[in-house]
Amino acid sequence: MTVSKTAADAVKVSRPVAKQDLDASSDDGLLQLGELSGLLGYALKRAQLRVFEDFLRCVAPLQLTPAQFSVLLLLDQNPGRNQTEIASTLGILRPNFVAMLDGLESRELCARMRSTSDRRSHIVVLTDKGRAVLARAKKLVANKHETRLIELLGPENHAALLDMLAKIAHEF
Amino acid sequence: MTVSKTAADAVKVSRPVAKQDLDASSDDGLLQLGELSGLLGYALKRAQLRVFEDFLRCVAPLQLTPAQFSVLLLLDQNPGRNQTEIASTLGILRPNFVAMLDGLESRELCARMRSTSDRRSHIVVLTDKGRAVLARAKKLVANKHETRLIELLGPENHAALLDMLAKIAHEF
DNA sequence: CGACGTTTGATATAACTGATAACAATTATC
DNA sequence: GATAATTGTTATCAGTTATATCAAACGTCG
Repeated sequence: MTVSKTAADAVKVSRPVAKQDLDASSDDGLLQLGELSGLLGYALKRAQLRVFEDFLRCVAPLQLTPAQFSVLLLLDQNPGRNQTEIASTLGILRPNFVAMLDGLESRELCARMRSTSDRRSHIVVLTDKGRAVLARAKKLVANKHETRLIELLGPENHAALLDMLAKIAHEF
Repeated sequence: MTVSKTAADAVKVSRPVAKQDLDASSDDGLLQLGELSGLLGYALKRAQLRVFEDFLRCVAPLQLTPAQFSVLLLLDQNPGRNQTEIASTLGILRPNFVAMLDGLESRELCARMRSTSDRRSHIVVLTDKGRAVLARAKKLVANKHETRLIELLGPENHAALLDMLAKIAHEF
């Protein structure tokens, strides 16, 4: 999982000029990001916005947001779970998950069923339609979205990237 | 009130996987992220939230958000620019940048000056206080925030990560 | 010059996300 | 059986992001 190459050109210090004008259209060129380009949080946010944007475009025919897609995926992988479990796994607060589930349920992609063992909780299940939409979404994501990312980065860099991001999310 | 009709659809669970309980606390363990852990967008968002959270904590004594910090950094690096240039470089829409600048200006971290060459535009300048706060913020970010990240990932992995994120943001 | 279109900062507004408090129904604990 | 805790839900609020519009100032071109 070690990331090869590309470590060299990480530093590009091109700051040849040190004038200050205070006015009069200064430079007219692109602005210097400066130390901003070394800020991981900034790079993360920019990359995340770009990836989500492309995700939305690729999966547009199915009208699924990244969050909705993640819910369907999680439901498929974890049958028999209630709302609190699904929501908290995805980092969604329970109150906010209600409206989200309402949306999916109104499209008949999933359904709430009262648990027989605990009549407080709703077990969330994928409907057949939900499974079908999920299957189509997975193909779109894999073929039109992730493929391009892997192509851009290279397969082992892509894997290393996932590794590092998971490490940040869990161990930082 | 929402579960009534599609109960029949839902029970159609035909998974190659073995166990299916449909109820009764199924597994009780942690939920399986499954293919979600291979989704770059998901990993990106989770990592970004974590990094921002830590950034806020580290720089809390100065009461600066990541966005505000990025504005101060950009102002320092690019004197003599107007609001539109600063905002668009950071991906902030001009209308939203107004309130943001108001906040920074009310704390006397920066100031708007009417340009003499174009009386429409406001040139945004760092005040001395702004420069001082920025300097302290940079130290906090470098020592308490980025250092821990580099330590977690290793220096060359950290550099490679920045590279890949920039590549995604600009070439994807 | 002067009419026309454009740009800049600003306001208002809407949509969406994230977070907190509170509540009824149900379950767990003592 | 009284009390506390949990589940889904509602209401609400702060924060972010997006669009339309406006007046002032600028540029262009006839």
